[in-house]
Amino acid sequence: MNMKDFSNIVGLSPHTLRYYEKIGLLKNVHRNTSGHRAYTNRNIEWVSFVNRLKETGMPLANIIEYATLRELGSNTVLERQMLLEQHQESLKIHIQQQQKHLAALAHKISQYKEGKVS
Amino acid sequence: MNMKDFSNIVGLSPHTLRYYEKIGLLKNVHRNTSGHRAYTNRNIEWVSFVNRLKETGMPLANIIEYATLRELGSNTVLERQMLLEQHQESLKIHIQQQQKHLAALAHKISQYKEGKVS
DNA sequence: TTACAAGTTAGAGTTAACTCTAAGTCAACT
DNA sequence: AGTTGACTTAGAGTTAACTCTAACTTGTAA
Repeated sequence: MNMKDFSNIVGLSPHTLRYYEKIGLLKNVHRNTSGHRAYTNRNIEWVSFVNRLKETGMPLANIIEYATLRELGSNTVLERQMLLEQHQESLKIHIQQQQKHLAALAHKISQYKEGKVS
Repeated sequence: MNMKDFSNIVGLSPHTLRYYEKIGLLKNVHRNTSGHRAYTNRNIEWVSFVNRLKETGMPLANIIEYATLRELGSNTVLERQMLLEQHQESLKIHIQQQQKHLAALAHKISQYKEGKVS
């Protein structure tokens, strides 16, 4: 699959995709005979997972760490699992925080509705 | 209240607090006779609210917009309420998204636990 | 009164994550 | 065969939100 199609599927610009490759977030991208990138389904899966981690607030540096472990093979499985479990924990905490913020915001809005704010 | 105490209470560095003033996020900060800032309880309340908006992902530019409306007085009350209601909506959507991500992450972790990942 | 901690300003530097530019090569269609 | 659009690289520029520096003034405790 060429750059344009891949870009559309994963929702990242060609610029961003080349940048991700440069910083080591996207490895082993194949090339066709003319030197253009040829993406595979595995690339789609990986970038989709990267997008998920990104959207849950994981910095690219940490995602690169996970990517690097993944590349090192099956004896990093436990380390990767632990990394994800830690992230799961902080995501749970984040959601709880956001729910608190939502409640406080709802309270503030109710004060506006009752005309208690000037 | 002087800079140091205020900084400790609101959890922002003196640098950041001066920066917030410069960009119009923190207005009407009083000065004592020697030109040092003298913060009030109202400043604490405001910065606490700013922190909440920040933590729910509102960009400083939008918070400044709200701050500016607030300064314009009571005929901007409705506009402020609408601004907060919009933010409330996007916060709800954000939380839902995060919960989806959490479920997907839990699924991935369970695959690790079942030894289905190499 | 002498340290030294804390305050002040304008403006420069940093970090993360892109985003774009220039200058060129390659592919697909008419 | 020519045009148009997509691809390549290295490297520069951008944006948000700080964070720090330099040079100086003020406040406080011994």
